[in-house]
Amino acid sequence: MENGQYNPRDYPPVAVTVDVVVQTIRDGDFQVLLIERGEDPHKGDWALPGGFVRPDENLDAAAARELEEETSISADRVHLEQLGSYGEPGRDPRMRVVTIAYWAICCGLPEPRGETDAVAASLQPVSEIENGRIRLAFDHGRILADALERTRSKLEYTALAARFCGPEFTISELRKVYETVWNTVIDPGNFQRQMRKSGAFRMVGERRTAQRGVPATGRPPSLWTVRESTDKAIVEPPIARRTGARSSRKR
Amino acid sequence: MENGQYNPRDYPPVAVTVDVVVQTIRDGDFQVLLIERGEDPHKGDWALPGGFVRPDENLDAAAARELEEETSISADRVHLEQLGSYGEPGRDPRMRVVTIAYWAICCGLPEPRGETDAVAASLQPVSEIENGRIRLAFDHGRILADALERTRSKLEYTALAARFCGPEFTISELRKVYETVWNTVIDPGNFQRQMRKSGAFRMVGERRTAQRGVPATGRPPSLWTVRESTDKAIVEPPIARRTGARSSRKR
DNA sequence: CCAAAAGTGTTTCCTTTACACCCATGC
DNA sequence: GCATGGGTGTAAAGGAAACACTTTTGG
Repeated sequence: MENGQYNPRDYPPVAVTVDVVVQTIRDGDFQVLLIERGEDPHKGDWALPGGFVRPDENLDAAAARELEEETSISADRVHLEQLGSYGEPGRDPRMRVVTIAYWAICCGLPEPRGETDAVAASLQPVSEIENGRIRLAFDHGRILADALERTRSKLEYTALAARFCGPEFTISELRKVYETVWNTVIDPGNFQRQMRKSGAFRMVGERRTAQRGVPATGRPPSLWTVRESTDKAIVEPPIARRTGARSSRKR
Repeated sequence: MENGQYNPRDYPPVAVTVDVVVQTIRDGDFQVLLIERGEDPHKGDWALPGGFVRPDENLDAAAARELEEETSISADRVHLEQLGSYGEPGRDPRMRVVTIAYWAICCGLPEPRGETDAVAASLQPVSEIENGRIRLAFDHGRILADALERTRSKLEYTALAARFCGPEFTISELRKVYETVWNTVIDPGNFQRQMRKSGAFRMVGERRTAQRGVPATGRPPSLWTVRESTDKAIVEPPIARRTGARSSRKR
C-alpha cells in the first residue's frame, strides 16, 4: 500500500519471515531439509528452516542467510528462488505471521546440524513426505508441495537440473536427476541428443578416466557445464515430463 | 519462522500490503489499471492499486478486496493470482513495507473511479508503460514488468486468454487476445484447429447472427466457453509464442 | 454478384520416439 | 574375451507451419 493515509498502528503487528525448501539428491534419493520441532506448537513434527526478515535486509538476502545458517553452504553456489507468500491468519497460532517461501537446489549437502536453534535438522526423502509418512508443522506441507511442483516443472524448460550436480557433470548424471525428481525412466540415447542440442550446456572435458568413489565401467563420458549465466539457461525444446509412476521400457 | 524464540518487538514494525496488477483489453488495446499519486512520495507518478492486509483476512482475500474496491467488479468473475513478494528495505521511504503482488485479468472493465482514496484511477496502455512514457512510483515498474511476463507466459499453456473475453466468445476473439497481448500475428486457420484440439474449451452456441455493437460480416462463428474448472484449463499442446514485433505474413 | 470472416484441406518439413547398434573402457 | 555404460543411426509416426481453398453470412 502506497496510497492514502498510513496508520500502521491501527493494525496488530505482523511478523514477516522467510522459509526455505532446500532440495538435494543424496544417494540417488530426492530429499529436502527439515527440522524436527522441539517445542509446541507442532512439537515433534517437521518444519521448514526459516526465520525473521531483518530490518536491513531484503527478502532474497534473508532467504540466503537462513540457507547458509542451516547448511553452511554459501548461497552463491546454490539456486535460490522465491516461491510465494503464505499468510493465512491462523497459520501460526501464536501471532500473525506472513512468510515468504523460497526454494533452493543444492548439491553435495554435508550432513546438516541444527546449529542456530539446537534442534535436529536433517535431510528427509521427498517420497516419505508425499506418502504422508512425515508430518509437517503449520502449513509447511502445502509450501513443500508447491515447491516440489515448481522444481519439477522448471526442470522441463531450464537447465536447473544441473544444480543438483557438481560444477561439472556427465549427461548421464543429469539424466539421473530427471529420473529421480520426476520418478520416471528416460531413454539415454534420446536424452543425450536433446541435451546436446538444447544449447544450455557446454562440453568442458573431453574424457575422464577415474571417478571419485564409483568404480568406473563402460566408455568414459564427456564432461559438461552450464553455459554462462547459470540459471537462466533455457532448455529449448523442453524435455517432456511424463509424470506419475516409473514406467518401464519394453525391450 | 516457526522455530526458536519469538521476539517480534526486537524488530521495527513491518507493514504488509497487497498490490494488484489489473489487466484488461479495451478497444483492442492491452491496458492496466493505475492510480495517479496525489501526494509525495512520487507525487504525479502512477502506482498500482493496493492496500494493507487486514488482521482477519488472508492474502488472497486482501487482493480480492482491493480489486473490488477499485473496479467494483466481483472478484469471482476475475482471474486473480499471486505474483510474488517485493520487500527491498528502501522501496517505500516512509517505512518498511513488504508487498505481496497479485495480477488479475478482467473483461469489460467499466471506466474506473478512484472511490476509496479520491485519487484518479484509470486504465493505461501497456505499450506506453513499456516505452517508458508513463513513470511508475516505487518499484511498481518492476512488479508490473514481472506481471506482464507472467501473463504472456501463461497464455502459452493455459486457457487464461478467455478471461479477457466475456463468458462466451468466438475463437477469433480469443486469437485477437493472443495477438494483442503478445503483439504478434497468428494464422487464423491453424489457431482454429489448435484451440479445438486443445480440450480446454467447449462449444456452447452453434451459430450467432447479430453481435452487440459490431456490424456482422462474414460467416457466423461458433461460440465457445472454458471447460469447467475454469482457470486450471490447460492448452495442450501449448501455443507457440513468437515474441517481439508484430510479424507480417507474406501472401 | 462481391467482400469478409469462419473454418477445412493439404503439403512440406521438422521433431519425437523406439530401439538397434557401435564405441571405449575395466576386468 | 565379456560386461557395462556412453553415444550415434535410423525408420516410423506425429505434429507444426504455410497457405490454398471452401463455407456462410451481409450488402
